[in-house]
Amino acid sequence: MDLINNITTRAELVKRPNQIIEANTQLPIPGLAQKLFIYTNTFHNEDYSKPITFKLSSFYGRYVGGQNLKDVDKACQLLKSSMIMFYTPIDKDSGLPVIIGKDGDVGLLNKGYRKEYVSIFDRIVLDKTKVTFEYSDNLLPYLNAKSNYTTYIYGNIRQMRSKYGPKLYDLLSRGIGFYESRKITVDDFRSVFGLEKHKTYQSYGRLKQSVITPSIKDINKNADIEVSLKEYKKGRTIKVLEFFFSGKVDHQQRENDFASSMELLNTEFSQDATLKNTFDNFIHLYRLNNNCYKDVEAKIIDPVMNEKILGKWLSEIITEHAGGSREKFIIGVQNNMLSYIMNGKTSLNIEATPATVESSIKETPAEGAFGNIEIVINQDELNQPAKQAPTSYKFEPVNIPCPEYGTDQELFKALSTKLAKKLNHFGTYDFSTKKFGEWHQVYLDELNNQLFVFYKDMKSLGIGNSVIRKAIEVFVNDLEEYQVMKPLKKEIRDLRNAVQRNEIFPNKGTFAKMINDW
DNA sequence: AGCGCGTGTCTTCAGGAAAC
DNA sequence: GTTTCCTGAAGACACGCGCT
Repeated sequence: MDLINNITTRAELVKRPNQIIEANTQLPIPGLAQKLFIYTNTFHNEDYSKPITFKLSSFYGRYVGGQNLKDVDKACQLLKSSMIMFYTPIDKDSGLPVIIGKDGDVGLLNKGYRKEYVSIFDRIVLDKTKVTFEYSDNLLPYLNAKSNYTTYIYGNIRQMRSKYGPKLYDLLSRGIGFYESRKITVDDFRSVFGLEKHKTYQSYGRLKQSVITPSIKDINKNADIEVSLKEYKKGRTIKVLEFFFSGKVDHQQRENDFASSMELLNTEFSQDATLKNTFDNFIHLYRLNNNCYKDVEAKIIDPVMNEKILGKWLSEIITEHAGGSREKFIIGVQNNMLSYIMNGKTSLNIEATPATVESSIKETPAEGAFGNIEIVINQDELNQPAKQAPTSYKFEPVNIPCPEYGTDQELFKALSTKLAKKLNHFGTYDFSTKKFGEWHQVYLDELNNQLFVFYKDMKSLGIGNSVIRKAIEVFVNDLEEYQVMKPLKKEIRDLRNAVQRNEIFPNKGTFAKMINDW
């Protein structure tokens, strides 16, 4: 556990004054702008009277692209012109403002109170990928409140995509850990969200459809709480909302999660080498410091990605063309073999034993037929001296009928170009012959030049060239249609970022879900 | 490695109309 | 007053590419 604690990153703890959270917003501050506003409140250790500067990559928690800069530009313009309004009750005797919310639920819209319109930021400077926020002087007294504030971890809202999700989390977070629910009138809700003047949202149905429901969905998906809604009617009109939420995972819970993770690793997953190793790698994330991290990531991404793609690809072949059932196959790269493959001590051969000749060559599956694919690691080769990765390959053109593409050469040129382009997701991709039209063997020489997967002699699959053609189609289609890479990369990156920020800890459920999703 | 600009894709928002 | 359906617009994100 000491090593886990060695993961040192800035704790992105949001500290928000309740007065600001619950203030009337004149216009909605949507998604990204809201997140930027909230993110500035993670710098509470600094003096808010001074400019707050941060890199957008730290805000996003990832690489920042051009479109992001445009988005931020828009959001900054909007934030600069945003203002919030405080309804401030005045103490009769002292003439000083009374803090709203100090002693419970003071209505936000009580009439007769002093109204104070305050712009949020004096100046916002967007300098390439750095952004600087300067708070309005009049907001400083509210920001520097010594009490009556709410804290939560920024990571809870970072991944939210809905327009009002971050705002709802912001609003509800105040009660988390203290209450089971939070009540708010529909009018107050509109006020806090800046939707009072919004014509459409005068209708509660609309408000619910476009604001409340998506926000709850967003929170349940991305944050550490589960939110549900109860509505209270007066007559036929819904007047009050009650948001129920479950509490945050506490430190003890995290400890327990770790224990249960280890238990899972040693029991259930121990029956499945691939899952066990995948899981094991994740556990390592919690143990290694940042310097070691890249290596771990590489080890995770490579086999998982390969397994994902190869597994899906091959299972498609069998399912669609040999009528196979998935249970019959052994598909995937065994992690414990990875180092041998990476060091060139062995190659990975994929071989197949068709159950029947008929099933193996037909376009449509034969009734009751199945294929049997095994990934075979040649044990003898493990004991041989490491091989040098070959620098050239001999390709034998094959004649594959594919009328829709005209000739085989064109088919493979088209597909392989796509394939090569898509495979750039992995890293450098190089067909040694530079001739795309000569695919007899499909050779992928990539993955940081460390791992190569050798589809040796596709004919040994015994399922015909039409299957090869189909397989490549499926492969390309898979990459394009389902974008296998994106979610995988994203999940792993998200996890990594979260871990680095010490925000989450994997538990049994998380892993079961992730692995199941894969 | 970081920056700036661009593209493609998916999801959500928001408005109208009509039914309940 | 509320809900449902439909649709175009907009938001948000991931990633490519060329440049420094």
